[in-house]
Amino acid sequence: MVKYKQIAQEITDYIVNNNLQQHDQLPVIDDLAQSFNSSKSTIIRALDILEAKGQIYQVQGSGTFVRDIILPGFINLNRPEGLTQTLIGSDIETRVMSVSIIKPDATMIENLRCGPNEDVYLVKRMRYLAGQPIVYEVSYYRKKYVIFLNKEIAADSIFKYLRENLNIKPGFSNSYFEVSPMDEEIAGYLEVAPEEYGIKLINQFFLPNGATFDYSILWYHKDRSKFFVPSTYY
Amino acid sequence: MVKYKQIAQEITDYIVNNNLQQHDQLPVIDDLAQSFNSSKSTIIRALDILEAKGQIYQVQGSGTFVRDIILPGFINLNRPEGLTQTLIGSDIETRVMSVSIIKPDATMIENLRCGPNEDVYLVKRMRYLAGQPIVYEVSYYRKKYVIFLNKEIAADSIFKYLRENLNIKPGFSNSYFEVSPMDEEIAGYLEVAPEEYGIKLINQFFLPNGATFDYSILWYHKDRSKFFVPSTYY
DNA sequence: CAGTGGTCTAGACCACACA
DNA sequence: GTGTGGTCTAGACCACTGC
Repeated sequence: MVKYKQIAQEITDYIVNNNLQQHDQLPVIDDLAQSFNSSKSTIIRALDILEAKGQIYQVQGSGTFVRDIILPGFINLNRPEGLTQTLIGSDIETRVMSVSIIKPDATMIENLRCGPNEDVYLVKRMRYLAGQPIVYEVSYYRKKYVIFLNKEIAADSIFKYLRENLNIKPGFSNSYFEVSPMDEEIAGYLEVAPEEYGIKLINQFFLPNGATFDYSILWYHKDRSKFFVPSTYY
Repeated sequence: MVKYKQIAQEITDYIVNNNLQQHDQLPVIDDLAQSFNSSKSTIIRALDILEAKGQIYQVQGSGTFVRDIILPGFINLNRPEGLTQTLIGSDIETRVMSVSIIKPDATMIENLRCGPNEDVYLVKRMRYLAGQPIVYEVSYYRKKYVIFLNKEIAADSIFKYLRENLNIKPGFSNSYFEVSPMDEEIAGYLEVAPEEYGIKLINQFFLPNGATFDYSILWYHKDRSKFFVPSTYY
């Protein structure tokens, strides 16, 4: 890991370990530079990352402060990589309904920007929060990048597997959502009446080089899902 | 405006003016540095901003590419400063229902982090897209920062007024949303049946120094609102 | 006016892509 | 191997806050 990312991580840990709250002040840049044995520029770089993530804010002439965004029960749409990342510590259960390899249809070719003969993993899962159905997921992964996947892996966090075993990290993502009625099958999975409304979230995940590797459709239970989006202005 | 922000703006303009599409390549950093008569570091700084905003992505060893996020009809939750910013060019009408000065209640004191005797502007508006009701807004602005507001100003973009007339720019913001039934009054404004579901969006806006200046509750018509969130990973 | 963050530079060197 | 982006540094100077 490069130095400025390492420092950013350690500052995050420092905030958590010292239980710093919103608007608490961090050490000044010169002190951080000395602690981490780095130049001022590198500290600034690290703090810029934390600012972009919404963890801190910097006030010229005054200091660097914590921006606490830990909100129990809210799904952070700035990190849409699945529930396990965003609802940490919650009681999440996953039921894998199927894992298969298919050829893409027109929608998938457009959304994954893949070739018509490429192999694509199709994963269907139901996820439960505290025993209650919260989201039904249909995900497509290009086999070209996600070279292996099975039911055991999908029962856990797929993004964790991608990161730790395949060394795949997203570079950027797009999320779209709207409220829409669910068909009978999906309503059944979420244990609500047919034609009931759900929150339909579509995610596209890109590798750092711009290639799409994942396209997902998620149906959230409208009464059990709350979302959060932090923004920083430049 | 500082140099790197100016350069970032000019690169954005360059993308728009040349009608560059997703995955089109930008000039290389050395060329940009020469064009803008700046150092490589300053160009990198400018590109980092555009990357954080989701407008470009950079691939080591390969180049800098456009990440097109112009999605007609989608509200960008990474810039929740009102419809006029995010649905540019759309046919938006605003009906100002009231502008008044009040004293905060407990909820407002908590969400605005203001004193109990501070004056607060209360603004209620309905907004229409192509003649159809799309969102009902209740906004609170601390008079301490937003020193003046009236119906005429609220009929236009309030954030534009803040930026251009009061020199107020947000430093960061938090948005929370969920799907929830609307009471009779709000359902009436949105011209739907009472108890119909709406998308309830709560925004908190902070100044660059960390003070809250705006807290808003927005009820979107569930069938006419679609949202978008771009993310970048560091 | 002392303290703190912000900007900008020049340059050395590293990492990755692609042909 | 060449070209492209990424990291890191030291230092000069600017801008804002708050006592």
